[in-house]
Amino acid sequence: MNEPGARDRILAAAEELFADCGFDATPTSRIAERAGVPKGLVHYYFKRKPDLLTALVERLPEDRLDPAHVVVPGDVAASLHRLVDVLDRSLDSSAMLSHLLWREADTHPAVLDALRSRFGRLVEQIRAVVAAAQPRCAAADVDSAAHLLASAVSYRHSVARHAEDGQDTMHRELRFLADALAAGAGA
Amino acid sequence: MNEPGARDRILAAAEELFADCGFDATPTSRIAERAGVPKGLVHYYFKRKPDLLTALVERLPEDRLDPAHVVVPGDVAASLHRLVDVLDRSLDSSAMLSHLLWREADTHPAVLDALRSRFGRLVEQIRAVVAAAQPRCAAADVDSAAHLLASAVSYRHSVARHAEDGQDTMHRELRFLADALAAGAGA
Amino acid sequence: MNEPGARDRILAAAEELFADCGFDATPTSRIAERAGVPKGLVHYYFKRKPDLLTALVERLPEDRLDPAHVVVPGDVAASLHRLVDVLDRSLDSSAMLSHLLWREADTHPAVLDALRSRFGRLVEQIRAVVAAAQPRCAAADVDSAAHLLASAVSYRHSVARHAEDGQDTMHRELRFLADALAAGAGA
Amino acid sequence: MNEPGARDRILAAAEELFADCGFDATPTSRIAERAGVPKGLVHYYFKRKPDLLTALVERLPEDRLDPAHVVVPGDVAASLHRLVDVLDRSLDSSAMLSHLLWREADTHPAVLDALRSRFGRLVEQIRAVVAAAQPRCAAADVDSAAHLLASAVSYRHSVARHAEDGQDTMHRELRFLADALAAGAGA
DNA sequence: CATGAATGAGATTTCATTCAT
DNA sequence: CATGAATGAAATCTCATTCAT
Repeated sequence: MNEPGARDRILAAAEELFADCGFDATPTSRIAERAGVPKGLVHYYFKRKPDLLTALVERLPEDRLDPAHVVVPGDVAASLHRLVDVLDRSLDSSAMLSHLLWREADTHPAVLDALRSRFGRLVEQIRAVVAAAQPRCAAADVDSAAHLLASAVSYRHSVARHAEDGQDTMHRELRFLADALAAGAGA
Repeated sequence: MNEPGARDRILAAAEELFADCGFDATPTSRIAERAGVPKGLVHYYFKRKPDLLTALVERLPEDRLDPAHVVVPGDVAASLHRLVDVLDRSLDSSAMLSHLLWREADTHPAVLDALRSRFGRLVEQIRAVVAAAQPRCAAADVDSAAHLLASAVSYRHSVARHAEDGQDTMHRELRFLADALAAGAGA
Repeated sequence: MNEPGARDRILAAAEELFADCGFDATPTSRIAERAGVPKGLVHYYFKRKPDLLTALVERLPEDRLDPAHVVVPGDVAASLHRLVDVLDRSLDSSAMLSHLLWREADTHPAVLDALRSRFGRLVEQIRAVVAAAQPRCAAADVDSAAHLLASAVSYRHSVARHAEDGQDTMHRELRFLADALAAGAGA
Repeated sequence: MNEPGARDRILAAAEELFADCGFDATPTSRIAERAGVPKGLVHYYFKRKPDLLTALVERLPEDRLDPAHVVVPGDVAASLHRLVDVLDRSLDSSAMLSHLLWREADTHPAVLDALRSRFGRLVEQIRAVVAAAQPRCAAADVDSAAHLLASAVSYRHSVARHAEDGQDTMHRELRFLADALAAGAGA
């Protein structure tokens, strides 16, 4: 009784096919076929093919949450921990979609724009949580913290395009490995 | 006098256009146009369009190096440091190419295979350096160290598809940020 | 008012052009042109060019007939005569089509298969007529008679590929000619 | 030491491929490949692709024979029998080639012309044998006999295009089959 | 609202042929 | 003589999009 409507079936089909074959290599006719709807209906709901992509952006979990649910007044660390836990839980449900959108963002400005504005909303949200947990924080600090955390979340949400942070991680690993090997060899 | 041959001009044009527009959205005719060659010549050198992609894989810097140049006998850490420095230097020259290949690997198995076999060769190379620097290391340790390091290099080379290691990094960052904010707020 | 639909006009055009120039030497664009339809419509109805050939096979007169119309109970010879007369009449209407299909069967397995299954249906039909005319015939005799007659009909329908039976005919002709010449010369 | 020259290898390769795939569907590059010669050499020996077809016509056994070998003076029948035996022996060696040429004759006037002129020479040859065996024959009789026999030979040589003569054969078979079935049923 | 036939621009690919070496 | 890179015309096929019903 709760079977999804044609529009939703089309979007679900598009998501699968775009993930597998890429946007450009997926004909709208194949989307219609997989969704089990006539070809004309795809263009009835989505006048141009790229509209499917922008509609998919809106399918991303909004990561909207009531700050009151996570804020621990006076404890920023605990508040952020709880925030990240909530955000993380919504990640897994949209891993494929996030990955495909991010891949297409390179070549589809509309997707890039959408992802960017999503990012902006995420920053705002974090800022709100921090402000609620610790109202006396300096605005500039809150800003950069919110931005950093939004980056980290988005990074894991869709895989970072540029991995500038890998440097330290790598040298730490490097030292660790060398030590471990030296220890093993010395034994 | 040393102007590149037609085949190279075609590959260079393909690299630029694939990076900008994506593989599927780039007509071979546009590649020919930008390379300044007739359309037929593209297919003379590359029977099928995806062959351009696999040819591009071979254009990645081979990261081949003479182990003797980096090995510091008895000092694995220093050897690896020097190895990574050398590998890093070749990264920058192919950042765009690496990124585009990795993006297309999702939908082009041939590219994925090529990148995978490249990875295998990289592991071998690292193993050789470690073995030369410290011959008494346990084989299993050398194996895992080589694999870890190859992963890290490839990750930065083309952006990891799955960032399983991000978890710890993130919680460390999180704590740091909370502390920093608390300290700032307390001042 | 009864003007044929686009699909039929395409097939008619293909039949004419294939007969004149051969399958491979006929561009689909010329078929569209002669049929008075846009190029894309040919591929809308016939995904691949060889599909035109298999569709053409189905245009052959089916040689289906109601056994009751030709069977003379108790008289196999008369029944078969009437059957052959009926089959012959449908031959002339498709002489060109039959010839072209048989020519292309050499290089298009799909056509060969289709012609073969048509042949099988023809055998069944003859068997049915014989059985109705003379129910007491031995099954094996009916089988071979049906096969022989189907061969002869198909042979004239589309020209036999191998003329194994020509041997006797020829020696008979040869003797006849020699006799005729000898008689003429002796006069 | 007797290995065939490049030109012959090209023709042999063309014969095989034309027989399998048809003239139009066989690229010259594939002919070169199968012949084991560089692509340019095919066009070096055969400026245009259809020249391969006309060269193949000349590869047909010429059916030239010294009338003295078959003529039995005064016995036309015996003379023709011996002539046909000789001609038959050359058939088997070129069955594939004959078949493919005849198939392509429909669409390649040059082949049709070549086959026609071959036919003319065959008629002349037969006429010469008849005339030598029985010089007093009426010219008109000799003409028609020669033409009939040349037809029969060519028919078997390459399969007749239209089988107008099948009618009688068929009704004879028909009567025979009906009789046979009636006899079998009556037993 | 929904449909699928129709359209035509344009993509990939093939290939005979030329020609400089 | 022989070669294979180069050429470009043309073929097959794809597909987003439109539109009459």
